[in-house]
Amino acid sequence: MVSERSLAVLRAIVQDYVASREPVGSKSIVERHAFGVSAATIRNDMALLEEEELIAAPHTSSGRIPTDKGYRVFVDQLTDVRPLSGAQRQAIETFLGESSDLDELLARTVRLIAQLTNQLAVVQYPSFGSARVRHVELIALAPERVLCILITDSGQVEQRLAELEEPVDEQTLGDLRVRLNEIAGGRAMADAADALSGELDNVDPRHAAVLHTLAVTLAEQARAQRQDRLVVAGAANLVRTEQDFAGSILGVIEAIEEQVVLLKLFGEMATDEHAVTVRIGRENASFGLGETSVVSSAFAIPGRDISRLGIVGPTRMDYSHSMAAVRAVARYLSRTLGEN
Amino acid sequence: MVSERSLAVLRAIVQDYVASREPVGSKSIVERHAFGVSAATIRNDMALLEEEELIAAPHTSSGRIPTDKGYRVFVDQLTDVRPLSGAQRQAIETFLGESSDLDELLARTVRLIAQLTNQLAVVQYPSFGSARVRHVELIALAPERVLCILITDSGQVEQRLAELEEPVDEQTLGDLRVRLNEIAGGRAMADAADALSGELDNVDPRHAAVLHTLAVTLAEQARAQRQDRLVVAGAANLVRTEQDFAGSILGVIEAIEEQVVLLKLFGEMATDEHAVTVRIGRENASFGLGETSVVSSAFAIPGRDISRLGIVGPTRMDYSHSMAAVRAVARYLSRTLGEN
DNA sequence: GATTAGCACTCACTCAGAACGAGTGCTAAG
DNA sequence: CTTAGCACTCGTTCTGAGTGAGTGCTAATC
Repeated sequence: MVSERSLAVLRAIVQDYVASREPVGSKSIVERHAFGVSAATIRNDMALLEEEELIAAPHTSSGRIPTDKGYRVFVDQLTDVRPLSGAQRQAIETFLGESSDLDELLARTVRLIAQLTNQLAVVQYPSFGSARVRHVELIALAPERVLCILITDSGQVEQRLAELEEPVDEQTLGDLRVRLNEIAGGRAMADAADALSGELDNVDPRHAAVLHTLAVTLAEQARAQRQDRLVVAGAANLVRTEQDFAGSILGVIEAIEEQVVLLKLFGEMATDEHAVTVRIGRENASFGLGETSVVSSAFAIPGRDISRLGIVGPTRMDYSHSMAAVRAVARYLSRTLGEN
Repeated sequence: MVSERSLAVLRAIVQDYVASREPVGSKSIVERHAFGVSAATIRNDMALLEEEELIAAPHTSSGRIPTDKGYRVFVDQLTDVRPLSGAQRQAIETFLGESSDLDELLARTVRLIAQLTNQLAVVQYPSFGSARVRHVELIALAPERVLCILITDSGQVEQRLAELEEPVDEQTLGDLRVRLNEIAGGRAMADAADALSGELDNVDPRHAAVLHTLAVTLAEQARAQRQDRLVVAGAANLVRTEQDFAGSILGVIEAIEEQVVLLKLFGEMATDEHAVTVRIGRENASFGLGETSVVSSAFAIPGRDISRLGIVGPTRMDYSHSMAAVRAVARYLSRTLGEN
């Protein structure tokens, strides 16, 4: 069994190591923390911690550094997520409050998180949720290629290309446009697609095929939405912490650019709106991110489904602060914006 | 005066150094290149080149590496931009030909360049050019906040938020929407803004103020457009070449994320559609990119103004290949797409 | 005059050994 | 359970010798 004090020692080791990037020894612990016992006692505790694989020694006789498991215990039991300072909370409000449309809001959000945490920040685009169709626009790029533009009453604009099986002329397209708006306008995204399919019989048969294609396209759009998109900021922070990655940050950067990997990882994390989830080091090994930790939280913007935001950084990071920042921003988005 | 052969030696030095990342000495030159003279002769030539500051020695007695000036001469006089291989040209066509809308085309373009050159690729969003207004949509996010969405007949969708001085109700907004489309629809972007201003007198006075605000917003939209946006890909390539940056790549990454710096730099480069411009090392010092080179070319997509694309990398790069790739992609965009 | 062979010289790089010291692990006493 | 004491480990730093790639110069050669 690991004693109470041993855990306190673990906390001290994590804190000191995160701050100094150097293995921490028994002596420096007694110096920096008021344990009221001697270095030798601390050493005994450290021996325990090492047996439990919560800490490890890079070399036979040097200080100890936390293992992934050690960080895990630290995050789960030893850290209290201190709320942000007043100034920081203020910064969130003023910086995000000014945003106009969703694109800008998310762009600002991700930059804000990057700045608050000094880590790489990631925000996933929220899906439409219960937003309604405001307008559908069709634009012929070529006789058989139609660009469908979908505008929702929450102000989001989505576009997607439809490849038709037969050419349509401008006249027909105009008719279709009117028809589409009649059918889909005002309906929730998911309903709209169904309604379109249901109306296929009541339409000029010459148009049915085209309309069908468009209906499918819109349905896809409603479903897939933008949930497959990420906004990223703070890559410079990743480079700055490069030394904390034993391997290279190349894999991380590739994962970020790929997006798919990160989206999958996000997908596995909790959707509880008030929780901050942390995945540490090897827990992400299956994503090729065995040396990185991810701190994330879910958020919901009114009129949209739940989505996620977070940071990606080295396992050696200030979890307490990262979690506080991620939580604060997620809450701000979910709550304060929801009130309006 | 620098002799013909001296320049050939410079070429050899640049090529070998780019390939090996190591200072190149007289002996290795005679080995790798068939100059038909001895190492001592090459040494004499190298002494000349060093006097001209085209090459420099990192240490008193080691091989030589090209200076920025040396690269300059190499790029201007010594390199012939070899056309891409057939396979690569094929890749461009198949990869870009499938693109649907502009967003996707540019996203694919930038990834393609990054892959072809193994460098960080950048594409600037082209502005509207002579595209015409297809449709204007107004969406009230709040009583005094209206999201203006502009759809052009080239399939581009732009959105911008307008802050009104007085609230409008849905009814009024509907009227305005109809009015706006009557006035602006079918007009070129620039004309549309003028036409709107001109029509202010012929409108229900209660709406004039609102319409004015919207007109200004649209005008801004038409002008500013998206020329201030960059798409980036291949950050991993930057990390891979990190060792080539004596300082850190931090500054480069920051410049990329800032975008403004890069846009300014792009702005200074030639707009000649068939030219590939190269800026080397210290030539970019005023942008904080004194260790990086930029290879760029202008391109024009039908219905849009001229814009730029290019790569950013260490001064030690394969200029010949980079220039060929950048040129090929820019030409493909300008020409092949223009034919359709 | 250009080219070349020969040679002394420079200087980064590598390696081994010595000295150093932070830090542990263990033991025995409090 | 805690602590003082002490031997021991092992990474780090420093030094000096040795090595070799590569230059720069000079004098001979084409």
